[in-house]
Parts: sequence; C-alpha cells; structure tokens
Amino acid sequence: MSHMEYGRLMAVDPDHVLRSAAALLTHKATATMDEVAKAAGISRATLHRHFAGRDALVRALESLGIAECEAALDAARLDEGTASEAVRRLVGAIEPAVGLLGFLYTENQLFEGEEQNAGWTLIDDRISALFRRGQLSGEFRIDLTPAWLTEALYGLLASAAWMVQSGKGAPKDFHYMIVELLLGGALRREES
Amino acid sequence: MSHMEYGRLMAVDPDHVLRSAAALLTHKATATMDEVAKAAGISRATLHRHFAGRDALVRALESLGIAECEAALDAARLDEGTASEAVRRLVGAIEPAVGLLGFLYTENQLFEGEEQNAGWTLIDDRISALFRRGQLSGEFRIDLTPAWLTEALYGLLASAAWMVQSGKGAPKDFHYMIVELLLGGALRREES
DNA sequence: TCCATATGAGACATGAATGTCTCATCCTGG
DNA sequence: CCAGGATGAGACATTCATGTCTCATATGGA
Repeated sequence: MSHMEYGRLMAVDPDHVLRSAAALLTHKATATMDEVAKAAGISRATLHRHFAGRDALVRALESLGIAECEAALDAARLDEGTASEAVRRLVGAIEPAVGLLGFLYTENQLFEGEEQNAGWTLIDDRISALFRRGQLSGEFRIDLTPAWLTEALYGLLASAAWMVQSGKGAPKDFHYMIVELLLGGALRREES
Repeated sequence: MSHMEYGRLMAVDPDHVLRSAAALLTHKATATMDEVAKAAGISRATLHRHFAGRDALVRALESLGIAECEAALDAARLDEGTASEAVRRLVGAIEPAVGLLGFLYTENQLFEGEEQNAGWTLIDDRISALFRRGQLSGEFRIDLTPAWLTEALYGLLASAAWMVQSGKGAPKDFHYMIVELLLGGALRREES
C-alpha cells in the first residue's frame, strides 16, 4: 500500500518518492532537491541514489504523468456510449492528475532541444479520436478540429485546476464547469 | 518610433529592451540575463543599469503585460454592442499579447509569498463584468459563473497560442477557434 | 574644443543548487 | 550472531547565474 509510514532506515519506495515530489512541485515548481527529499521523508543522498539528478526526477515524473493519463483514458472507456458521455467520464477520471499535469506543462525543460516524449502523442491521439468519433456520429460540430478540441480540453482542465487551487472555485464544481463549457459553450440556448 | 536600429553607444530605449526580453522569454523562459541583453542588442552591464536584476526585469514585464491587457480591454470597448460581439473584439485585441501573457503565467515567481499585482485583479474584474453583462442581457447562460468564464477564456487563449506556436494550428484560425468554442461549445446544434 | 554622460567589455566576488564522496548507523536475512 | 546492504548526515568541490566593480571609449551638448 502507498500510505504506510516511512520511518528511518526503511527501504525506500520509489513510487512514494515520486508522488511526494509531484505533490510538492505541483504548488512550488522551483523546489530544490533538498526540499523534495524532505517532503518524501528521505535524505538528499538517498534521493540522489534513486534519481540521478533533478533532470532524471523530472523525467520520471513525466513518465508518471503519462501513465496516469493513460490509466484515466482506460478507465473512461472512450469507445463506449456517446462521445459526450465519454468526455464526461474522461474529465472525471483525469481530475486527480491535473496537478501533476500542470507542473509538467510548465516544465519547459522537457521541451528544450529534444523531441517530446512519444507518450504524449499517444494520449493526444486517443483524445483526438474521441472527438473525431463524436463528429462522425453527428454529436460534435465539424468546424472545430479534433486537435483543437483536445488542446481546449487541456486548457480548461488547467484553468479549472487553477481556480480550485487558488480558492476561487469549489472542487465539487470542477467537473461541471469543464464539461458544460467544453460541450455547451457560454451562449444561452432556448432549448436543446 | 520603436523600430529604429540601436547601434553601439546609442541611448537605450527601455521599452525596446522590454519588448525584446518579452519576445525572447516567451519561447525560452529560462534565458539568462546575458541572453536577454544580447537579444536587446545591449551589454549585460547596461541591462543591469536599467533593470536592477532579473527580478526587476520580470516585474517590469509584468507591468508591460498588464498595460497591454488594459489597452486591449480599452480597444475592445466591452460596453458596446452585445456581449458576444464584445468577446469577439476582446479576443482579437488581446491576441498580440498572448505570448507575453503565457510567459508571465508560468513565472510562478510572481505569486510566491507576496500578494499578486493588483492590476491583474482589475483586469479580471473587467472581463468578469463583461460576462455578467451577457448573463443579465440573457445572452449567456447563468449556471457558469463569470469568474469561471473568465478563467476559461484565459485557458483557451493559452491553448490556442500553444497550438499556433507549435505549428499544430494556423494563426488565422486563432480567433475563430477560441470564440466559437467559448461561446458555442463543442456540441452540434440543429439551428440557432 | 572640452567635459559630462552613457555604454561596452571584462574581471571579480557571491550565493545557490547540484553532484560526489565518506563514514557511522541501523535494518534484514542467513 | 554476523555479514551485507541501505540509509542519514554531512563535508566538499563544481558549476552557473547573478550582482558589482573598474576602465576605456564614443557620443552629444556647452
């Protein structure tokens, strides 16, 4: 289990370290390796034994983020039911990961020079496919590309997460805000 | 004029320096003071004479971003015509500033510890007032708060800017993508 | 012409984060 | 009980961005 206490001299659980780092870096992206280590309850030396530097740590966090996204995509069962229903399930499933995703998004270190991790492309493709399915079924309008709808979903997730984190919005409204705006837009309708 | 050439030993235009810095930091947020100086065509010493450190430079950029936002709000004439028309004008007017805004958004240094610049609150309030006006006039739905619509606009601006910058979308579609999704949503309508 | 000013170039010190290392200590399995 | 392994604590050097300083030079005004 991942909630056990880690007293001193107990074997380190790399996954526990990663999640502690994610929780810390989510609201303090400039935290030092020492702070990350303290947040995980281990020493800086041990942290460095498991992750050979800040760069490796960020890369590991990226892999964790990709894994959580893929898990959310699986859990949302994007192929079942209407596309709208699938979008609603997706937003709900991905909500626990938005903090980590927001950190990774601002970590421009990941995009400097080298090509981005192929895992993100896979995720983009799966979400784009969902929107395309909705277009083919007649649910979604076709003048907005699936790629844009995907990016827009990311942006709305980030905005809603920011609202909740800054206290300007209630966590219970997170799902409703995103889905309603993404699917319905701001304009008032006479009747649907 | 702001497009003149700055040869050596010519008096420095602080505004030109700021805009060069904004252009550079927009696509390389970790640029050093030396790179910023070179991008502006001046020496690091002179840069430091005008902005006493990176912190001051970022603060100045924040002020510039606020000023550009306010100018966009003025140019968009949010009180005239329908709220939808005002939103369209706003997106068009703020488009040139999205790069700088994106940089400032990821510069979490601005929000660590101290209170955020009151200028942002003013801007938030003006945009929120626009959405509230649309709700009172019956144009916009009332189950989405003005605060959320404002944040959502920010998120969509950032997403669209990212798409354009990464080459996944055409600059000419910037305005259409944002306005159509924000106002109309993804769902297909029979007729409006 | 002459002087004040601003700039460019570069040296230098500082501070912070990082990477590396050693050593004592404590678990855990045999 | 003992040996191997992992950890915590801390010292140490390195790197890099930054802040500060000096000096030579060129510009522009008096």
